[in-house]
Amino acid sequence: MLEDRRLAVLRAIVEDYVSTREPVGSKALVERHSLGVSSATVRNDMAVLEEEGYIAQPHTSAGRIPTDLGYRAFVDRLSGVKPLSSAERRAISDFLAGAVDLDDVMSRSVRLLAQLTRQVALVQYPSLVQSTILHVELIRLSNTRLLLVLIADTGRVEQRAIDLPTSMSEDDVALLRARLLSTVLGEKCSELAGRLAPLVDSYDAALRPCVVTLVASLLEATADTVEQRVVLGGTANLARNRDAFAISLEPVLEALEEQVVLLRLLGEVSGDVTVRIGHENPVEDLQATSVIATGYGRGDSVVAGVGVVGPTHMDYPGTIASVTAVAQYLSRILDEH
Amino acid sequence: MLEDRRLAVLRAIVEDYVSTREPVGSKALVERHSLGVSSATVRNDMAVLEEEGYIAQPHTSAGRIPTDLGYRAFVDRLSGVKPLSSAERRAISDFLAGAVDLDDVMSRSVRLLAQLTRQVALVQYPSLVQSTILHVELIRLSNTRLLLVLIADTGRVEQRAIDLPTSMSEDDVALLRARLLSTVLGEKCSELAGRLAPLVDSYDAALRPCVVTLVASLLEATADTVEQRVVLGGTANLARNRDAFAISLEPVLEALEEQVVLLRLLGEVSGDVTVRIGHENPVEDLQATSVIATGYGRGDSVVAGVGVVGPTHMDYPGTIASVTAVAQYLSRILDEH
DNA sequence: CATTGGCACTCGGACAATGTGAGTGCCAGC
DNA sequence: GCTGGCACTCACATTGTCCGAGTGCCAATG
Repeated sequence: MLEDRRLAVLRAIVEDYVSTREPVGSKALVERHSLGVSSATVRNDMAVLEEEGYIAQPHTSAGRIPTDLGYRAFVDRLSGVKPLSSAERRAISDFLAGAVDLDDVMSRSVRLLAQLTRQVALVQYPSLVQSTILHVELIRLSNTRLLLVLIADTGRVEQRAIDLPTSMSEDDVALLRARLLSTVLGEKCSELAGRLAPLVDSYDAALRPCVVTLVASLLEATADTVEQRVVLGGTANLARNRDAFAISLEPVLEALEEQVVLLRLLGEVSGDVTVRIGHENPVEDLQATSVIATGYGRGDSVVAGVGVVGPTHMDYPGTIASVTAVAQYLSRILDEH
Repeated sequence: MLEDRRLAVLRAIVEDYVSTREPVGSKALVERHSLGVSSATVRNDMAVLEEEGYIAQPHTSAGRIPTDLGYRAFVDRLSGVKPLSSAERRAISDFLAGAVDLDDVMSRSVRLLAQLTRQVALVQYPSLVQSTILHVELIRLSNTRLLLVLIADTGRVEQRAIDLPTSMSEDDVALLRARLLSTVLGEKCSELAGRLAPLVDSYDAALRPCVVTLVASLLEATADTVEQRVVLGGTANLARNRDAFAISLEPVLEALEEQVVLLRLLGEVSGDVTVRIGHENPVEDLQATSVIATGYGRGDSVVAGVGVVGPTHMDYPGTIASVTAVAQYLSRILDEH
């Protein structure tokens, strides 16, 4: 009971602070929320909450603001998920339906999510490792140069130019192409290494170096350290909240330009929504931000992540709802594929 | 002679202001540059320069800062191009040489240019319209669904999923693929419309709707309004100069997220370097910035643009040198292709 | 006649002093 | 355990003062 009220106070503080971005005091709190107790009581509760580390004062004689721990409690125990309006759902659906190819889907998603949440949005391309191969094309650019094009069932298309150690004739290439196709078609990318070994072995000394080079390139293109791509959008939204990143948003922008960092943020997504608040964040330069991420995919398997990065004082219920919704629609699009 | 000295004063003002970012006064000027005259004389010159609109005072009793017109005069008449150090040239060459495909070249270039200039860098993908077709692939995803993949000699690969009006058999697709290939191989993308018309006509009523759909999709993919892509990097560099965009860099970031805007910035590049200073800029939200752009391509034809966006008080000679150098190396890479 | 030193003047910004008020902690009474 | 009351604290806004960098103008100079 008493515990309940204290949590209600915490919730009120978080909500007020998120909407006003100013430290909230006991008096303002009882005015804006019908807590049914006086400001003095709230003050006592606040003292306890501060003791327990959920809230803090920027300085004496100021109101309280939630700590990372406070937001964590809010997210875990106090907030529901704010459902999207049907107009919003409609907008998402319409907007994504107009995409002409995977690149388009990705860039539309990221813009959409940035706009919905008014934050920085991240969308990861479907992982190749999780995909199966729909087609492989080998194009002869010159005697000693091939272009390898790889098409996955998720819509991803990868390309690599390959410099051959010895020259290959049109016929050599055509044959290799056919054999390659029959070997890898419909295979999971993660299985490729095993599948391709016999192919290499079946070649005699003359062409073998070429085949080795080709296979190496193919494996490299599907290696999971290389093939991951994340697109990002809505960085302008960082600037709007610039007071939030009081000192500078430069390190934040800098961090967000690193693919490696983005991958870490989306790296461990699952079907559920992951919320990382402030210092919970693995990336040092982003410890003043919160990251909300989830996975999407066809059926049950998660093939990539999607999420947003924003100030810790964000609208968690709303943002979680938007991220979830976009992930859902992305999954649907992949399924229809 | 007298005119000469006045220009020397202007140059000194620009250089000092660019390096210190503080209004520069007559006294500081004679101290830091050996102009051979007293501060009083410089003051007189400054009064004239202000009269003519090259410099301005933020407020009375402050030093002078260059106006857009002042920078313009500086760029046109006063500054040489600062040659890159050989270490820098080496770095560019090495860095770009490591790229494995076109996407990689683009993203490396943009990072490189951002780092060299410490500003926001833009690199445009080689225009399809200017390219010739190296290969076309048609992949049957289902009875009524094809994947079209287009490979250009510049290394660009475009893809489109196509929903057919009626179903097509494996054989139909194989035949169409072969005919399509022989029709468009080695053609300029700009010539496609004319080339494809007879192909459509040669089909009878049964498959014609499918072919029409396919051709429409192909033409749409190569239409110059759609196919243009610009990648951007180094936005963190904006934040470092944040005082420059005194009010807010939000509109700037927002503008830079629009592909349309980026295309306008790089739209009219030629072999020469284009410098747009402040209000000379066509994009309203970028009128506090300067844009330096140039083109790159294979041989003489310019196939795309590359450039940077930064505060008006940038190091013009150095930036121009970097942009030029990166464009040169990009051209070289395309040529080697 | 361009250049110069001198001088009065302006005004932004830094600094100190002051007042205000939101917010707190604590306590005695219900 | 809640409440009203009260003394206390401190960030912040306001005001006033001062300083100096920088200016424009002018009379003197070679």
